[in-house]
Amino acid sequence: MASSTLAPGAGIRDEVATLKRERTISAAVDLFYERGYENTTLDAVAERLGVTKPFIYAHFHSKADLLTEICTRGIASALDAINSILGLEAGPTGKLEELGRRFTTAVLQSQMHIAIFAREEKNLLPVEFDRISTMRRDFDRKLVALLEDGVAAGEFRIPDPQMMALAIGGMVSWAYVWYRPNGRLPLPDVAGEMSRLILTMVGAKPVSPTRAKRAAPAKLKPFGR
Amino acid sequence: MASSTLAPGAGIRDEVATLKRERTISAAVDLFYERGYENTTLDAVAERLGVTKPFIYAHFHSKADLLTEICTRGIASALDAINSILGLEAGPTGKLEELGRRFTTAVLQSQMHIAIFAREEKNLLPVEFDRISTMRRDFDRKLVALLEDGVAAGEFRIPDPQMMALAIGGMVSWAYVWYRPNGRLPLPDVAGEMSRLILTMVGAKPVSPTRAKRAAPAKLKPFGR
DNA sequence: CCTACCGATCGGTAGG
DNA sequence: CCTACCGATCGGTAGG
Repeated sequence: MASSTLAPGAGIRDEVATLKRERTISAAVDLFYERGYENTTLDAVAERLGVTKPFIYAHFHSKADLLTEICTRGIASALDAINSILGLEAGPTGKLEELGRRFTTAVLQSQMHIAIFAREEKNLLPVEFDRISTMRRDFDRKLVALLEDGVAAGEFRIPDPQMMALAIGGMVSWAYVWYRPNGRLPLPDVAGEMSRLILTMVGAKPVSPTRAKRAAPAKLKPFGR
Repeated sequence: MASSTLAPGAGIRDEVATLKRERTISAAVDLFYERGYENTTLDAVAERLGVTKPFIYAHFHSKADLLTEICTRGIASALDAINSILGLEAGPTGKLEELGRRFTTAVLQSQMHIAIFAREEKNLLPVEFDRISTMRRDFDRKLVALLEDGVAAGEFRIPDPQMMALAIGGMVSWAYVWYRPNGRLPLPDVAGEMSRLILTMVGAKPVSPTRAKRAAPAKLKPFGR
């Protein structure tokens, strides 16, 4: 029952273990992102932490285990985004608008994790790859459902919701390729523009609550964090 | 002057050399795509060809050289698509519609090459990576120019053409992730739908030649090949 | 273009 | 959790 993640009332021992795991993952993310998984030795990860390789093996079963953790966090952030909007007090248009913003934000905030997953999936154990693929499909299924809701409510015009979900998902996911944290476009601008584009793609009227069952507020709460 | 690609009047010697190169690349594409670059040994590539490793070294300098050739062909196919529409007898809307179709077709026909490039760029030599990145930027620049033409002609409504180009490029490029050659959606349908979506995104009227300088035909010639 | 081999790299672990 | 090491893998090539 002694978990390795932040548990309420966890002793110092657990907090230290968690800290060590987090620092290790963080160093691995930087190096895997920069050089690629196969071109990064565990000795290099350890060196960046100022320790030696057995330190890592005290907290992870294998190199692939580290990769699994990184990739899982990447898609989990996107999945959290869609789960978080499902319960909003808004119609399909309001939900989709907010999803566009949160999904894009998740991708950009987890840019390195997403990139590593996209590039290194062949280095995951088959079991883990399958588990993560299921999460991805879960995301797609929920997005398709939201699009179909919007069609049923008369708010969206979409010939093929399945394909629309893939188009939207791709447009946003691909941002991990070109986004630069200190580039020309600030993260919130990208997120806002993606949101706007998505509404255009599905044929929704951006602002006015058309004929939503509950009136969708023009601005939802400003993305607290 | 004796090139290793198909030259007119090339002797049997050159044709054989070309054939061997092509077969080698093809085997490498299959294996790199399926297992990943680092998880594929040159012995495995040779085995698939029914030869041994030195056969490969007679035609390529190194394993990375093979990868370079594959990645180059991947983006070259996308670059060809945009170059091929620039000279069309059509206004911005007609050109963009046809680009959507040809670009998507190129991505899907070169699906494995594109996937390998996206995943394995860290395994390219820096020089080659830079050269290929330049090709990619060339594509983006030309797409931005086309979008700006459309804005200037009053056919498109685009707040930020640069970002629009990235959004369009991402939506289409990402298709390498989900497209399956014998899946539910036939390639021409995907290409047509992407084309339609792109026109919607830029705010163009899909069919009628609005106020294009030259009237854009509703259907351009059906994609001869 | 094959046989045979080298040489370096690196994930993982024994022992303490 | 460090020191020290093993064992396997594999790109590349010498020699013919």
